[in-house]
Amino acid sequence: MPELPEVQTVVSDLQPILPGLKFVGLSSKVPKVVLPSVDAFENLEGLRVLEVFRRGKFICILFENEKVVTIHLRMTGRIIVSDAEDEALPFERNRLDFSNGVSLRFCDMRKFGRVWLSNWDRYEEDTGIYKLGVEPLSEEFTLEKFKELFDGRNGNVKRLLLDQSLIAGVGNIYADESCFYAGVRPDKEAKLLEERELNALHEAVIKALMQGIRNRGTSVSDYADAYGKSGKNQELLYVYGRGGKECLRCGELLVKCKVAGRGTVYCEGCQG
DNA sequence: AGTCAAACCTGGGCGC
DNA sequence: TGCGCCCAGGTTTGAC
Repeated sequence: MPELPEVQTVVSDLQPILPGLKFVGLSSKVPKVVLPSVDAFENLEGLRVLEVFRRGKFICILFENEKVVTIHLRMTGRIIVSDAEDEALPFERNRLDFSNGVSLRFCDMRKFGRVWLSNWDRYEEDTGIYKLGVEPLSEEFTLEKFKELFDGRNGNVKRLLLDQSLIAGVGNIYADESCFYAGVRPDKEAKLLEERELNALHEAVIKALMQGIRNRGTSVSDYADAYGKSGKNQELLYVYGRGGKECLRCGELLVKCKVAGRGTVYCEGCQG
């Protein structure tokens, strides 16, 4: 599942490649995931890429003339840098071609991902980026800010961690890992968190995400970087995907259940 | 308003 | 062996 660290890895891969290249064209096998339409991308032809950046789980490519292409990988999406001459990759749904034969292949088994073309003054609204909360790896994500978001709010910890309008970029994997690091049960009501637990959770979110980035993402099912390579963070997970196995810290069997409608794993021994 | 479940998708794993 | 059911989860949508 591409979450903040996986999207950041892809963006970091694209940053040395795309700026300066001209857009050549979009070819689409699955037009319904291209918004507002495949035809709209004709307006982008001949324009150069200025920069690539990330917001939450969105990949944003800024072009000349204040055009922005925004990509969301949702669950099974991949962006793979290929040569224009290369044949189609597995589950390739759309491709974006650039000068110098650079070709971005948007592969997505489940067709949940989306590609938008917008003007700069509209892209946040078009894509839903305007609804996103604080970037957890920015200076704005202070302990004070975190407490303001969590303290006294209705809902359990996991639901709030996954709420993109509060913190942008945390998904199921890093939510579970963060709760483990902090020693907090994911189904604990946020209102009942003690001071030390709020502190620990704030630190844990940052630690989990940064570790994910350092290891180039977590490849549990479909995620790969812009070169099609897997990350390494799946080897360092304490709870996600380990339901029924022994806790790596205390040896107790990890509990698998549903919290906030998502598969959730935690340790009853380590998470109070 | 706030909360929750369903829908979008499809391959893989499992049970029979 | 093979079929069919169910699960995975980011986000939007619709219902209560």
